[in-house]
Amino acid sequence: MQGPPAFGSAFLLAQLGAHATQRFAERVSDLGLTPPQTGLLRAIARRPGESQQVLAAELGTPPTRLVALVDGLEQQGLIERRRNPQDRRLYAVFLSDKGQETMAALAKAAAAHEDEMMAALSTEERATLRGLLGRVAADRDLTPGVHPGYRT
Amino acid sequence: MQGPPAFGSAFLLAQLGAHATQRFAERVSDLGLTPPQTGLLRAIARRPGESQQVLAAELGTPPTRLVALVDGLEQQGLIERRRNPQDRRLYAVFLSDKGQETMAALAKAAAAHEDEMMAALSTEERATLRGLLGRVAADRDLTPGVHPGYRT
DNA sequence: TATTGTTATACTCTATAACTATA
DNA sequence: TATAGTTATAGAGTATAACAATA
Repeated sequence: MQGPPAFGSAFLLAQLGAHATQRFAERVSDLGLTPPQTGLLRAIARRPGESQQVLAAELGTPPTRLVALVDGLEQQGLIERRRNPQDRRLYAVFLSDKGQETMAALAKAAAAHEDEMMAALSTEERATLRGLLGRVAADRDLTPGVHPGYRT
Repeated sequence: MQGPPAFGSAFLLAQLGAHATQRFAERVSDLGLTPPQTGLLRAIARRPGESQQVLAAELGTPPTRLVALVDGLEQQGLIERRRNPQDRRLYAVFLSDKGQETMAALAKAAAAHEDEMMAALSTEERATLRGLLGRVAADRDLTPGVHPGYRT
């Protein structure tokens, strides 16, 4: 009885996580976006009008890194930087109309991605998996909706 | 009724996978290893005596990348390059005694890592999760034991 | 001429530190 | 002097292409 070598769930999580990230990157590249940009876009959608400092803290990334990300989204016309008249050092970052549309397209891409990744499982099994993963993520103190790729 | 924003399992996999990879990297850095090096070490343990070309194909990585990885493991005395007398272009790569010991230490680190990651779940729940993840990985055609970080 | 392994080079991503403009 | 944002610089990691040794 020589079974296949056993890999634990932690390894499977790493393996599947890298795979999921890669497939998602392929999907959003059709929208002209990188995964970090999509994370920032969602952060801006959640908290419109925040400064870059606040967004950086929210994502757990050095503020310098945000500059290039914000630049990229702004050049595509997805977001707007507006100077704060009371304190002209700050920007307030907002989604543009086009940015709203991209958010909708992003939601469709995420749904298709979810369906592709979960193709092997029944509806009940998907719910079970979702529940277990959610509890593990909470136990590991992961911020909901924030990918650790931003953190040091 | 304004529930929290719902994230799918695909996102949770990406999030947890990045987290698991990061924590595992911290653990193996105590052994002086990087995650790619541990993957190569395990590949050599599975198939001792293979050439670097074969190992590269097994991991799905460009052969040039293997050179630096093999160099690092060799300089730490974990593996040995032996020239093949029949075809002197090839090396045959083997684990040293010290490499065997490191593999044992790696197994202990992986077990501790697994335990830490699964802390939120009962024994039955862990088995359920393992089964579901294994089926998803198989459906997505992931090679057992090979992290996609090697692939292009 | 083909193949194994190597080196050289370039590119991407990210972090750290120095700078500017406002306060 | 302190803070928001920016730019400059450097480092890690990886891929592509050119190369040397052997077949």
